[in-house]
Amino acid sequence: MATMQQVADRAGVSIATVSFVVNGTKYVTPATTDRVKAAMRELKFRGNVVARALASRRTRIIALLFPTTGNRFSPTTSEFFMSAAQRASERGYHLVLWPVDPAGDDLDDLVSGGLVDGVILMEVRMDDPRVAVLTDLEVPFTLIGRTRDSAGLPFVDIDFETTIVDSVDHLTALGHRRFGLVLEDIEGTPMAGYAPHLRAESTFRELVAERGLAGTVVYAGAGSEGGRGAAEALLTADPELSAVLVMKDDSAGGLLVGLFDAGRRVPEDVSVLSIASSAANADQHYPRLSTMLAPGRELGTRAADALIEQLDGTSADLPHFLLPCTLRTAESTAAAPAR
Amino acid sequence: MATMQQVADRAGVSIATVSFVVNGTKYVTPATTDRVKAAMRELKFRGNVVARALASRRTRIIALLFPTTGNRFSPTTSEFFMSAAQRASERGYHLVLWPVDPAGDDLDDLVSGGLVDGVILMEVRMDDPRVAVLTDLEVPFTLIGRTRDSAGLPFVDIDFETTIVDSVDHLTALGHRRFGLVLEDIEGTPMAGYAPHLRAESTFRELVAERGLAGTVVYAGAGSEGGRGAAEALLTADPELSAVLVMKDDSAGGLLVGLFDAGRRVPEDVSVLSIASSAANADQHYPRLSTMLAPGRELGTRAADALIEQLDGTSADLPHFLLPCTLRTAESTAAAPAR
DNA sequence: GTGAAAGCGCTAACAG
DNA sequence: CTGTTAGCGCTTTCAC
Repeated sequence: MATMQQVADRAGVSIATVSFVVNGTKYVTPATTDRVKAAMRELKFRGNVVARALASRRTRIIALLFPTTGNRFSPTTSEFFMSAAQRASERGYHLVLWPVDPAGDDLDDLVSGGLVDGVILMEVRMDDPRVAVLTDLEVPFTLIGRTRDSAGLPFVDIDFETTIVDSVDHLTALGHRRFGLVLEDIEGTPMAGYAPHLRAESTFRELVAERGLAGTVVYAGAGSEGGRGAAEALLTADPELSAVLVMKDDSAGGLLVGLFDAGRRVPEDVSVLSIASSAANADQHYPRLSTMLAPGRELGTRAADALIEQLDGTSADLPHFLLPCTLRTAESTAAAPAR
Repeated sequence: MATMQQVADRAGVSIATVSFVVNGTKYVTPATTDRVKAAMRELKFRGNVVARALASRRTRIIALLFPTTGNRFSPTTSEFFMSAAQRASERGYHLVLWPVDPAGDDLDDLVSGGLVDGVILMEVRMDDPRVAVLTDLEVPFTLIGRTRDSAGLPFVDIDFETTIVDSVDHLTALGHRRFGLVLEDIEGTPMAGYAPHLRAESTFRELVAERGLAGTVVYAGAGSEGGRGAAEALLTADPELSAVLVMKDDSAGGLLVGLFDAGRRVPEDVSVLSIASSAANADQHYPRLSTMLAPGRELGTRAADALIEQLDGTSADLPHFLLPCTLRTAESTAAAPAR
């Protein structure tokens, strides 16, 4: 592993000059630049990231924090990760996914000492303790998600409020008046207080009350079984229900089965709409599930941009970016023959 | 951010002494130790990871490389990640997931300069170029997976050969003689040469030939549609087929639908067995899919152990650890009433 | 048992 | 335009 000094010696220049051509920090004559570059090539110089970080107090690495416990890695999560990573890469940064305790306890040693220039938080809870830790540590950060009071925080998030309204609007236009909402049961888990659920639920409740619609909320357990249970609970609470919003990918299949078992045909008797899910997920079902697609890639990109602009000082204002899910109905692209 | 020197001043000792108590490198009197620790607490000393890394040439960070393109983040992938991270944490390391070009081109600048002490490769192809790059860089690494010739490499992997044999054994015991195998179509993608597929396929072909069984292999496209197409292709090639192995989670549902549409009842007419998948995936189906469960957590743990032992010099021998998938039938735990 | 001091490899003034 | 040099914060001999 060649050092910068060795390259300098080889090229017959000073170490500073090498540094300048490596970083483009200052103008260097084409002639010397060439000599330096040749030396670098010959010595296979790669540069020591750690030394550079110590001297410059920046690593050009940003971390996306992922809770070590609780939430699984959904396709949408994956979209956040991959798109943010790609954007970071385009802007000269590296993005790594860092598993961190949801309480934020092990955050200090990681982030302090300048191992990463900034972090992106995901899977945000209403009163996420990591925000306080990060603030205290004085590490630049951006949220994918929102805490209860996020006015002073930089964030990008799905606009769950609009998404729910749009969903209900869509179904109302189809003639539905009696709704159900299926959420994950996270009470008592480390992910309790998960903001998307809470926002979806309260928006839903307010909306149905406001419009004089029927609205039943149930919390489902894991997998198909949870979905079947949800169907049963829903129909017990409101046998007349005709539209269900489901925000729980792994139970969507079970929900359909449960509705079928209860003598409801989908979509003739009951419409089912998956909320904040992904195309990959919708496509696993047959007929394909109508879905409010989460704008995962767009938000991941935006989050990376927001953080990097904060780091580079490119932009001064706090990003507050909300994007609703977009409707993709089962029919719009499904080339599926009727079963 | 307090520095070690500040702590030393506060405690009235030298910086070396602080270093000794922080790292436990040398014996320090309980009395001084206490003074130092008190000073650390008062100054909220956290230590600069980067400076330590530069001086000691180790970061105690290991990276799990994830291809930026091609393969999605499956539940099994997630298990590798989370379990390896947990094990690393238990052994005093941090594990991060690093998105890297599958060709290994951007590997140099990351890994050189000692940003990470070692790496774990996943999603390994038969002739994975990353292996050469890493070898060239002299970075310690371990594979989750195997290249074509992995005798000289440290690896842990699913024992696909045994898994396929066990699967066919199981189904043969149930009376099946005519098999199908559904694989993902990755020809021409960056993940072409993905080892699990190739091993599963060749083992399957050899096995059916050897035993005089019928064996049809088809490659499926994405999602439910791909699964339905696979069912059709399978039954066209062998209308008498009665057992299908499917190694493609997102198409399993579609496969069932396709079989149903073709007038085959599952499991009465055709048995379906999902290969190297996860419980979470199996549980999304109803009735639950019989599955050869991938030992994701065990392998993730083993991979972390193998790499860390290599780094710490704890163990000298090359780990070559293979673990087959374990059968979980639809009936064994499903409390589901017949539909 | 504790301290002094020489780096680790690079950045960034400041001179020239 | 290029070189000198003083750190960045910590580890680690080697003395005392």
